[in-house]
Amino acid sequence: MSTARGARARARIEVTAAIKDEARRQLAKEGAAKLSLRAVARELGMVSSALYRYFPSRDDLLTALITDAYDSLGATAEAAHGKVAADGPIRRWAAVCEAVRGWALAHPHEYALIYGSPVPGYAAPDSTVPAASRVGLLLIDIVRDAHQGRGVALTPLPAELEPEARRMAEDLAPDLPPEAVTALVAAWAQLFGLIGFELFGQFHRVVEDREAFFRNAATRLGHGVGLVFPQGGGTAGGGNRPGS
Amino acid sequence: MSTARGARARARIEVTAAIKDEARRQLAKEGAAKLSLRAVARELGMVSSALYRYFPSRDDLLTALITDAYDSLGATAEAAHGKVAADGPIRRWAAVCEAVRGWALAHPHEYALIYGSPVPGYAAPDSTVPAASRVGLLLIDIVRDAHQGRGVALTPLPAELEPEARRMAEDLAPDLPPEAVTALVAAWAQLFGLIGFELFGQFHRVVEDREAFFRNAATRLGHGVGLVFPQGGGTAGGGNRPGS
DNA sequence: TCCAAAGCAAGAGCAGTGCTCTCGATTGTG
DNA sequence: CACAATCGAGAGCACTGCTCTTGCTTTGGA
Repeated sequence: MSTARGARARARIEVTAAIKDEARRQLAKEGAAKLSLRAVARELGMVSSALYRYFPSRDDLLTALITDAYDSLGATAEAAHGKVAADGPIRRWAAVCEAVRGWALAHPHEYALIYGSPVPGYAAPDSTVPAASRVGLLLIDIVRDAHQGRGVALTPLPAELEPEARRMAEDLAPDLPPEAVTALVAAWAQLFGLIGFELFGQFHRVVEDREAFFRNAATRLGHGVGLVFPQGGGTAGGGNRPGS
Repeated sequence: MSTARGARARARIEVTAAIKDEARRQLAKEGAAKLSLRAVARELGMVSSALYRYFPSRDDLLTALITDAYDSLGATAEAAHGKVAADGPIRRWAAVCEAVRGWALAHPHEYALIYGSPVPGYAAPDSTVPAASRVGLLLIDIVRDAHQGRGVALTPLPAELEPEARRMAEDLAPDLPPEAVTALVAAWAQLFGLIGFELFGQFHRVVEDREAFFRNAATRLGHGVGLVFPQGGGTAGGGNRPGS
């Protein structure tokens, strides 16, 4: 059903893709604030008004780019995870974190679009939720696998947070202990804090070797959600060989 | 020397302040993207070109607002810290974190201006550095005080990070152990990750009781940099009474 | 096969933007 | 007092998002 029946429908999805491509190109070059519908149309050899047949407004174009960016990031993270799926949880956790950072460094403006300040009056429609959740779900899976084997000791929750923690666990991962879910959500936000600070220049003249710094911070983040050290497996863990 | 000698100079700083005030008002209402020089001028009863006598460009106006925002945040954090200066390190740490979050919630658009995606081709001039550093310096002070008394055990650094950690410690706090400084910088970034996620809607349908969630996450962040529990002081800690 | 309906690109036009330049008027200083 | 610096006002340029109307082309049903 998704195969276009007529030539017209086919042309429509092609033009739509071309518009998004050109918009993405301008986005990467100048940033979201300077993304101009007219410039996109000009570059595509059409007139600005024609573009409104495909996107009812500039914000709708941005929404499409946002969804695509979430999906691109999610796919990158999932692919990176797939390559180390046989390793231990911290290794997988670190791999996902580094993949997210790598994608952010490679697509700074798209990253800013989805994790930076939201556009003026714009509220992301619910249609972006599935794409936006992919990285989070991946992290949940990793933590779930780690807790599957044996229970991991986490610092207990304060009483004031217990109901909320129970609720979050119910929503996100009913098979995980509430303190693990709470720590996970926090680590998830903190991960993007690290990346955002690096990307948005807050580490200027503060952190130089950002690669090493991030690797360490991300690993510590993993420890914070209960993932254990590679060599801590007891059985002379397979996976302790130095990576390239 | 800062007192204006002539009436003209006095008028100048007054008009400059009025422009920033009105700009801040529009910023709070519509966000940075919709901040219009013309609208500011209109509201002030002058013509747009007159405004260029005070700010050479829109970006310069934004820069002024950015510096002011950093200072406002820094002052808020310092004031909050001053009120609990006699308490233990984690309490002071948590107080600063919550003050930062409170300021962010009260001034979301200004927060987005300084910690959100940077504007297009804009690079913050070095003049913003001192104002931008205030919160970070405050956190360093707290950690320094905590480590002053007794050394606190932190997880050792991996070899690859050791030179960078040493360098950072040299730059930021030569009297602190490198692993503490590294953890502190990470926690600093992670703190703003928590706040940014809450503010920019990433916690939508995920975290409900954000107050409690943040308090717990911020406290755990403090533990991560070596700050100990209030009741862990041994001497039946003064400061364990439930705060209002 | 024919024809109305729908989809489409183009152009003109509106209201708004940042910014520049010029022109008088005001103001402070030698 | 006179000169120079400063300031506000206005016109104007190039640009933006967006709307509306005008024709042309494709499509799908009778």
